[in-house]
Amino acid sequence: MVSPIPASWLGRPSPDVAPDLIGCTLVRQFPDGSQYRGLIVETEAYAPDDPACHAYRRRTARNEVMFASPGSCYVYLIYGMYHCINVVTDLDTVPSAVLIRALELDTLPPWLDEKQRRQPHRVAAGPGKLCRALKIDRTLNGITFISKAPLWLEPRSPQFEQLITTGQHQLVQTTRIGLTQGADIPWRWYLADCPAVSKKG
DNA sequence: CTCACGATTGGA
DNA sequence: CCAATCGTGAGC
Repeated sequence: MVSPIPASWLGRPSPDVAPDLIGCTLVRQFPDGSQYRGLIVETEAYAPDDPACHAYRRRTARNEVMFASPGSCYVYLIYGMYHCINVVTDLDTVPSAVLIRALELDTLPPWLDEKQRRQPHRVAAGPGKLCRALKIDRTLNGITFISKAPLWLEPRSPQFEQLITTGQHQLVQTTRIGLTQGADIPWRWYLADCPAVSKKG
């Protein structure tokens, strides 16, 4: 029986939490009890004083959740058609979050079409795609990852931890994707040689 | 109140 | 390379 990751573990600066979340599992549970689990293989950190952070200028209705306690869920709409999901980190009132950019799903949800099934590793390869695959939208904005349903996080398995320790799994740190500001800050991490990572580099 | 644009994606 | 599509927020 695995316990969800606690708020205390998430209550650190996002650039510290983001690499640690690689190898952890995001679990999505629906009202009928069905669950889908995804290994987190790519993350990005956003923090105060970071020009790319939604809360960089001021506190607004949209970024409100970024100021909430660690373990809160921040979901926003991007380009009018995709959602992105973040884990709020750091101390209460410090606007800080980790964007989950890619997952390796253990089971493909039945609502995926045939085209998506042809490339199972790519189904959740990207922040918009993973939200679509797990039916994550703004109705989940502001919920917590700390209790269970509908969404929670589980720590790395001992096996994954071992693979990191022995270097059989490599964490790569690079610059973030798709930004016009703060593009030079190296706050993106991904699992090397993982087919579910959104992009190389 | 208006309007340019975005932490994206898939198709030409 | 480019369009889709709409909530957000900076600026008038």
